Amino acid sequence: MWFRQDLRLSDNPALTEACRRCDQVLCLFIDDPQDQTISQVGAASRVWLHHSLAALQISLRNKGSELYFARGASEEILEKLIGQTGAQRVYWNRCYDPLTIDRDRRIKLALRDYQPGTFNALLLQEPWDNLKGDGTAYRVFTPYWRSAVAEFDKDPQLLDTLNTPRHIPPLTRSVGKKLQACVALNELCLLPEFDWHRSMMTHWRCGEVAARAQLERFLKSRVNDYGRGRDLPGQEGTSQLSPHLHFGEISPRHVMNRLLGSRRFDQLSDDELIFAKEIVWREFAYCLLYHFPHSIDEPLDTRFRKFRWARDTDAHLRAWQRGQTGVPIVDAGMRELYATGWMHNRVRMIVASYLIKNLLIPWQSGERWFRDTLVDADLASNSMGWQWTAGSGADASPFFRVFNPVLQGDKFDRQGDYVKRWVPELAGIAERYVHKPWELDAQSRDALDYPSPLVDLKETRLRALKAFSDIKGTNRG
DNA sequence: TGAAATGTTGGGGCG
DNA sequence: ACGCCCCAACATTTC
Repeated sequence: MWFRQDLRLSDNPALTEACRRCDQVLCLFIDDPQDQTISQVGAASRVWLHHSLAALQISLRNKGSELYFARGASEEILEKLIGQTGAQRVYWNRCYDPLTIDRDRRIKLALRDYQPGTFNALLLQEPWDNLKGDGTAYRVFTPYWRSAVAEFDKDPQLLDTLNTPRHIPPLTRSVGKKLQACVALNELCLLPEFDWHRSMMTHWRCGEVAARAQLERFLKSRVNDYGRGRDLPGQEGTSQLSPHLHFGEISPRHVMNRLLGSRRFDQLSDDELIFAKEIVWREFAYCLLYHFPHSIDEPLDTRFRKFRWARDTDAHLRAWQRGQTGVPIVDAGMRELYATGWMHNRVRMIVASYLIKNLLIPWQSGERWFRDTLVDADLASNSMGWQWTAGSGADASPFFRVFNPVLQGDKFDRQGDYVKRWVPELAGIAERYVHKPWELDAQSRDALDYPSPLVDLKETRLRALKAFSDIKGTNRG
């Protein structure tokens, strides 16, 4: 049983099948440098991965089993372990990024004598199971959503989940001992040498048990005010399930199941429906990743190939990354990201709009930074989100929709609680200036140890609109 | 899952 | 009583 983005025991079809069919199961995780989903993500995600693996190891041990770790090319390690153990079969759950699909296809062919069994543990629907009538992929969310809901209402069993296997048959002692390809979890070196991750991890609990507890906390109260609460970064209004879902500590089927209970989608409250849609946005992102794999680093709307971005932007990019732009809500978001590995969704949109439209820096730079610093870094959701803001994606926000960070702050962080939490320099500032400290009188401004704005918001907005008007007449790809 | 510019409406002050 | 103007509030259009 080869674990990847499915670090859980419950509702894990590959594991369930392995336990049903085999009298010994080797539970394996490989840190493969070629792996786009696991190894080519950033430092924050790898810290999470370490703790998630540790949690999975404990769960397996509690079941009398064990989790084995290896490092290197997956093909070679699998073949080596098959040789050492005399394994008869191989099981895994599918990933959907282009490099992994390609690698898994090669492995499936190379191991065809072992009848590889592959399953879906990551998504409600396979990306090839929800298509338009003409057989091509949806590029607009709403019809995608309608079609998914119709499918689930027609056949609620699609959302059924599997229990944790009652018995996970361990390797016999003699076989388990001689696995030379395997190393200890620490030897995967997922944790950084420099000790910055401890403070980040005070914000999180990793693993399947923690993920389920998080879901239950959310469903108990927060979901009932989700429509409003999810937009207020100063309070905990979101589910914060993203890293758990990314690593497969919890399955979207389980989430949807718990949300619905015995109800149909049309019986959900407005707030619950918005949450259900967020889960399906994630599905939509995987669908786009699968059908348009180049969209991870190229604009889907080819007009944007000719877009004239700003030049010599290194200093601006660094200021953005470090939360030193002089725009309070932008800096608060970037600092929350760096400190916790996570950023509130409303603020993700604001900082992305600022990078792309006010600083005129290509969205790919922001996407890379997010991929390196988010614990929930997910190729599908991240690239879709950035293309959404850039206006070059599927069903994207139009480019001329430029967020004004001052108005966004006034609207969603009225008292400035969020800004003051992450930008303590502004802690003493009056409410009406907290989102625009540059309007303070010169003396109070000088007393603040806070940068003045990197760029003028009004001016750079107009510059972005001008740059967009240069490409908007040309043909879309 | 915008913001800014522009247009419309209607109440009230005032000559 | 009436017309005129101002302007806030809201609606629509444009980017």
